[in-house]
Amino acid sequence: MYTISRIARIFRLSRSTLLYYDSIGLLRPYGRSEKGYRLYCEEDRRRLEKIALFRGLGVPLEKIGGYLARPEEGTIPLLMSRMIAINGQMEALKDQQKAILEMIEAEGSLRNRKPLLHTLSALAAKAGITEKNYLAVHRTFEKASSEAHRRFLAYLGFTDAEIRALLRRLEK
Amino acid sequence: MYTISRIARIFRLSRSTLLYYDSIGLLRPYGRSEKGYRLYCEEDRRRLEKIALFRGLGVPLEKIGGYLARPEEGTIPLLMSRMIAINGQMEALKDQQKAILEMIEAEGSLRNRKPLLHTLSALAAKAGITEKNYLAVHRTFEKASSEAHRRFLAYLGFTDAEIRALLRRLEK
DNA sequence: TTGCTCCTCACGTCACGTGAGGTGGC
DNA sequence: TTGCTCCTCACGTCACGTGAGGTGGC
Repeated sequence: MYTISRIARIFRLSRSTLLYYDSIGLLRPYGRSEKGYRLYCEEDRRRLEKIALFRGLGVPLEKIGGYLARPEEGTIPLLMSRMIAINGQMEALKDQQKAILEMIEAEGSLRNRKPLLHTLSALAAKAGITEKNYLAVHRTFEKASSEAHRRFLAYLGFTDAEIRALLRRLEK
Repeated sequence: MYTISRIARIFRLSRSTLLYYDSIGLLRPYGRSEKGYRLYCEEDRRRLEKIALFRGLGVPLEKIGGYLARPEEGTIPLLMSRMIAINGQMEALKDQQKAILEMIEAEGSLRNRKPLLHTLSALAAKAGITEKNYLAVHRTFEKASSEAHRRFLAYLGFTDAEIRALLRRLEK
């Protein structure tokens, strides 16, 4: 038997997540203690394992509930419909990425180059951006349009030498 | 001067979207008619144009509001932070895609091949999936793992000839 | 009169997060 | 007694969508 926080910790979920699953009937604990504490059994644990797995893949809770109610249908419909949804989202994100790159390019050619170096670092600090994410953005930019990327870096005030150094780091 | 539905139609937004923007103070109409109808002026229209543009790129309304309040900061911070966010989302989606493909593969090797042809078409019908999306999924699958894709198609009950025909269609 | 537009609540969505106020267990 | 865990409301998040119930304009 597990208390709510114990079983939550096993799957790295929050207590409120479990409370929510109980409230919508997705995972009702096996029973309650004398004082009303939720008690989860081994079967609950196995059920939660499946829930956490599909949740991690981005499957909506309602579909997970449907599958758990009729497991004989198998996981393929779940997985395929999630694949289709992911595809749509990726397409939308790619379109946005492209439009953003075009706007950055247009911006770069409109204004004269100003020392905007602080923009990126200020932004990074504000958003708590790690070195890793920062490089990932440059990598994306480079992949989408190497030329636009170089222009953008120059626009931010990087010197040619600095740009070459950054690009070398990206290759690793 | 535009009434709410007229200006909404110009930017292909819904009336409730405009009501919401008013309620949060992002776009307050210039004035009201005697009977209380919202009236939007040309300046409102230009403001909404910017809002709709950044919204289309996925920028949160709060950040859009911040930019409109201090346009001298320029659009670069907005665009860059959105780029970073997109990057993170794409990574997460790719991870999910990979995990799903692995699960589909595992599923395929576990069970004996059953005539599951109806799964895809039933799924497509349920989700209102168009022919285009359907092909996009196969394209993604093919790109990620051509071999897994072929196994999966065989698993669904496609014959070798049918698989070859589908793959030819994907190349177009 | 009809059909369309407008108004203001107020609640629903999705998957939780975050207190508030109070109790139980070791 | 202290620190941790548990409980039940109830409200907040994000960007709207969807009625309900009523009025105005052509």
